[in-house]
Amino acid sequence: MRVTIRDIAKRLDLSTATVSKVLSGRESAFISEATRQKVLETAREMGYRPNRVARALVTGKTDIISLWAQTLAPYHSEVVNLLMDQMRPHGFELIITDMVKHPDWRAYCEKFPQWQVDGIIALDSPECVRVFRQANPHVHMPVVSMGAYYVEEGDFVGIDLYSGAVEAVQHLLQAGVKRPAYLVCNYGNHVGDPRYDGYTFAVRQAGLEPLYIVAEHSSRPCARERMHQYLDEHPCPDGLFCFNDEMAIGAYRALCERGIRVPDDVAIVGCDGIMDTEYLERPLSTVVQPVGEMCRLAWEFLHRRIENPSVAPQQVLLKAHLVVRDSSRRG
Amino acid sequence: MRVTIRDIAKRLDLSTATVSKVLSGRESAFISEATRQKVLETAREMGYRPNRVARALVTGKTDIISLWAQTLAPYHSEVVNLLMDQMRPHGFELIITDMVKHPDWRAYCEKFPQWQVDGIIALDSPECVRVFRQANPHVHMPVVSMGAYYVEEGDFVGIDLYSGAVEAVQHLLQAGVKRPAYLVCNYGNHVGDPRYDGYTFAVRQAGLEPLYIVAEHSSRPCARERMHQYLDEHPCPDGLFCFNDEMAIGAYRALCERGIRVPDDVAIVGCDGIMDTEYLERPLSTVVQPVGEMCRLAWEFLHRRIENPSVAPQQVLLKAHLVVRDSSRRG
DNA sequence: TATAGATAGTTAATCGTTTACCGTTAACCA
DNA sequence: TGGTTAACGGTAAACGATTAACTATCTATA
Repeated sequence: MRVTIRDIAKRLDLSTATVSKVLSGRESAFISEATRQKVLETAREMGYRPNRVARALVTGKTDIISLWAQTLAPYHSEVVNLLMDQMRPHGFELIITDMVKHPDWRAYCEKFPQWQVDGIIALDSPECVRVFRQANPHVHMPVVSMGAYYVEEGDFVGIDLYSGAVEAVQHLLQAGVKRPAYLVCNYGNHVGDPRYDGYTFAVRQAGLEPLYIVAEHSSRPCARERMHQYLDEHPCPDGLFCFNDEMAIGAYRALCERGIRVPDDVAIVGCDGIMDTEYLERPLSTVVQPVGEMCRLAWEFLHRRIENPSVAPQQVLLKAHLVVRDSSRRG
Repeated sequence: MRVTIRDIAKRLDLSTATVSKVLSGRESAFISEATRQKVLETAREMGYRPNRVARALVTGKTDIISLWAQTLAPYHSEVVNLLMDQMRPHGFELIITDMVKHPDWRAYCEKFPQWQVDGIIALDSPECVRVFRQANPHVHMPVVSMGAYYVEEGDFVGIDLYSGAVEAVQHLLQAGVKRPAYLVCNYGNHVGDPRYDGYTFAVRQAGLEPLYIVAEHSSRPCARERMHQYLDEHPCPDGLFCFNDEMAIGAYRALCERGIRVPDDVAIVGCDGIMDTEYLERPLSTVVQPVGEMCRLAWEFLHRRIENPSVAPQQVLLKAHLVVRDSSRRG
């Protein structure tokens, strides 16, 4: 059976309070060095493992952070890794919740407070946060939103993909592209997608008509398939700006399969700056998100709010910058 | 403040027991339909959210599974996604613990029982499991090991990469490679790495000397850098079998950068079968692990042991098969 | 000598559930 | 009418920690 502080207390003829004070390592308590050592030793001998569930029940802290994301794509993995690096030194664990995978994510968000996590990091999940907040007006769980969608309330670390998108389109035009298309997925009708707005603005500004190619999901296979399908029915656009790198890579593959040359026939620019883009035979131009800085700030905000729930919410918007590589470099 | 069953009970002038019986949805209890409805309604009205921590303390179940992994590479993301798909319908959450990221993973494994998870899935982490078991002989936490390293004790879903490696080397030789090298990382001196053994065997069988190129980590940047460094000092091998696809892609990139042609100058075969391999301009040959089947079985084993801790441990070894693509196809 | 303060340790309530066990009621039957 | 039983609901003890408040002892100081 599990060894508890009571067992240790009994063995040493002490009270559980004393044992707890030693084991939870609070310096303030008055415990003699002799008892301290005895308790520590006995705990080790008996193979005592604190029960974090019991502790959490009384302290109200679980040392667990929940990450809300939309399918664990490579971009998300990088975020996960970076966040973990930040949190670990502070003793927090990360529990990943993939909202897309939930058959009923709305209900899940509404009932989320049942998991007593110490905080939530919502990556590109503004809708989830909204549902969560609305259903739990009296719950004060620290939440920081991060990602490319603008969030009005609470702590927020955003990426300004709007100007990144504009930059990307202008770059394509300068490279001689006559009509850049936007390859996008159909989440939420593009509402709140700054890339969409940026693309549309930049294209219109150049006196051109926008051309949207819409795929079901933002995944590689989906983009690849959609691209094939599109090219079966339409002439090939000479430039492609993509919702994310996943889709860019999917499209790139489809073009390869059709013998269409990149960048000569089609110049491609992606979004996110995932590591994969650098490792293609023809590295992919992309609007790089400052993920490191973003994760650093997200954790900083969350950690601060955990320590002091009443601090004023903070919002930052980080710049994303176009990195030009071979996939859109001509001449 | 948080709404508890006590609040509901007080409001309805019932006992907490009754409320609990309704809310925890056990059918066996005798509760009239009228009270049931009243409780349900009041709970909804008051915005009641069960406290899983409190529940876990008494039931001993948290509905949380811990995944132990080594840095969240693309291969791991796929595993994570697949496992989640399995577990979600059963109401389990996944908490990912990246052992490599822990400054002191040994201590962490030893103290792991403090997290009252319902089970552990250890992906390519045989050493962690060993440390965990040894430090906690009396703890009966369900563990299933999965991955390419053979584990003798407990439930285990393995991949036979040995024969996969042999197959890969033989394929390279048939494609006309004179001296295939093995690009590997230096975890644990290759002990227990079936690819290493398979490679070595196959090369020796062909009357050749093995050639190992050892990088620090199994990551892309690391493999790329190591490859450059190697080629600065040595002639280029004409074939490359790699520890995993990450390293293969890293090496591939290094070769591209040096103007060395794949597969004409060097034929490459990777390991794992991650999605990225399909999306290169020249898709990568790779020894594909049956990840789907592996995850399905891992969850099946774990779930069974959670329900019935005394079932006999089960061990399976799945075959991995070489998929030949452009990176090693000649002529 | 009286008093205050520092030190060491104890008592018991508490966190929010679950659940084994018990009591009451009412229907049913012989 | 007395007894059996099923249905419904309550009591209270867990689960394993933390912690406020308290007691007891010792030391130092006036």
